[in-house]
Amino acid sequence: MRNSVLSQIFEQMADIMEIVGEDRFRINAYHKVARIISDIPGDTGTALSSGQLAATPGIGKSSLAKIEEFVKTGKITAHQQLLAKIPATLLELLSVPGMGPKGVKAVYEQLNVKSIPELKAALAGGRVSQLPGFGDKKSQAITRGIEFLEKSTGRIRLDQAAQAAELVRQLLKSHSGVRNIQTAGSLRRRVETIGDVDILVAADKGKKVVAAFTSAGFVQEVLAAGGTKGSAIIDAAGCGVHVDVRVVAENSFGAAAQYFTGSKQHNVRLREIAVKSGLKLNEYGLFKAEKVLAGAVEEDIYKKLKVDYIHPFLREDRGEIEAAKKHSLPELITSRDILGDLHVHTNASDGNCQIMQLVKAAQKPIPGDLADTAGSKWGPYKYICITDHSKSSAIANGLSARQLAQQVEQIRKLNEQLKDITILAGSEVDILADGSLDFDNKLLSELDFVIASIHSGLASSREKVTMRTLKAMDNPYVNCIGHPTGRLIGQREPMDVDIAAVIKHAAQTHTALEVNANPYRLDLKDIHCRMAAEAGVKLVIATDAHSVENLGLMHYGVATAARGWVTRNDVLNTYSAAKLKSWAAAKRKT
DNA sequence: GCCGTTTTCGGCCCGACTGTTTTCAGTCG
Repeated sequence: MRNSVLSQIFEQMADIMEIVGEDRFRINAYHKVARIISDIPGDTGTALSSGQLAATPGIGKSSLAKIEEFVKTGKITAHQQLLAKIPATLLELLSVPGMGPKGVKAVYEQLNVKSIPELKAALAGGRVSQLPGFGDKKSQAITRGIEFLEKSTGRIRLDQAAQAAELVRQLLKSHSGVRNIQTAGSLRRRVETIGDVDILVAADKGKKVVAAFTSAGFVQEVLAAGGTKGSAIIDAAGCGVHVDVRVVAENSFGAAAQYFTGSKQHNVRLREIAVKSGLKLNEYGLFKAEKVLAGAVEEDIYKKLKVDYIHPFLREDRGEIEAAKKHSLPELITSRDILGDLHVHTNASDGNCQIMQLVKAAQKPIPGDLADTAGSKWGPYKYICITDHSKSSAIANGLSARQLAQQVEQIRKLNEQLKDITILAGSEVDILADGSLDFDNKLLSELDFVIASIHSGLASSREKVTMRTLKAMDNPYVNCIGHPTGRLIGQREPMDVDIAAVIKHAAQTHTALEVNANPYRLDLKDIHCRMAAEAGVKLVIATDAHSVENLGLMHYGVATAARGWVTRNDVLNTYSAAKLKSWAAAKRKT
């Protein structure tokens, strides 16, 4: 069962209740349940029967009964009843910027508008601006909202957001009066996809900073330009990116950073703590009556609320506030803990450079693409593992057994001349349709580290893709499963693989799971990383690099793992080369 | 709908901006 389906049902119930005009707190409760379900890494049915769901704050009797009904019958009666109240297409109107539940209700009840095409017609005919509460400007804003929706590609990848952020950051950095710049929002939290990019600026003259931003050459369209906030669509990373620049005074910078980093739910929880202590928290500071307790420094907000400082990657209301109260937050993995890249391709298969070009790059500090973060450079590495494709990946120019044997020989020779870094011989071997591998065990036994990946038949049944993955792990020479779900963000859905079963089997077979750091993949994703680490499964964070530049993608994988509460000890490529080799050898002995 | 070392009923986070308004509702983050 897909948790996303159930989560969307609760989301839809909340949306319909908003349009119908139910109590907003009740609606909030439904939204919360939807979010909790989408955060469950494993099977909801399992979480239900184990009692884990019932113990989760935010899920009460009523929601529990609905979830139970869904697990048993595949549907929820209350959901069906709500759906019967409005035309199904009405919900799409909520996705139009500028249209909220009240607006949707108004155009539906008074103009019989039920869909986006009908809304467009009503706008063009001037009927919307005649409605009470609407006007010319409001209907123009909705028209622009529809245009934006039609040309927007939705959420963008982390690397695209990072590019846009750096563009704006470089521009504002040189502006006089700017004292500090900080990326905020979902980009700072390293959520796997980004809706809009938030840049926070400390400066006195907000209007000038906003003007500098909205008049920049890369701006395609200005959405808002006030004294504290500028909003624009900018041309970056080959697409239009929505960027918000917010300007605050220096003495509020920390509070604003906290506030605009979110997540929304994390902030709600934090403000609840403030209220219970008789304090008030907003984007300007933490206050006791009129007195400022904290504001300039983000860490002080947490300190004064008597919770440990919470890293932005953890701010999702997934238990981090409880852990911060108990001083039991994990010490998160950072890029500087990474001692080598275990998944790289050369021009022997589908990479674009030679082994030694990658090695030389790995011997220097490796630059990431987000300058405002600690660890924007890391390395040099102690080892790098060459893992070209195997023969079945014909499109990727996979190596034959003979070619791989030659490459191993070449690597051994190269190592004789190298100091400070070791080249490991590896392979990204294909997992075939029946779960067997593309190379025989004799050849695999020559390698230092073996990644096994599925590259074909990704759309086949849950049973099939799960069986293939589990069987590959049974091979004593397979050390790691590459990109375990096979998803490509924005392009391809993940395989319907039973992640809980994969994690369980990985623990049993002494096999690691990859956290593929490529921003198209981020596979495993954050909540699966957490589930794996909790099960004692080792992770390999690796770039799957096909070029020297790709080595710089490592930090996206590290952030994804850290979002899953992963620590240094959970990650194999924080080990020394010797320790790593003996870890791999241990499986072969059993 | 959820929740409780001040509550099993009565609360439930905060502010900016915009537009349509003569004091506020809707939307957004």
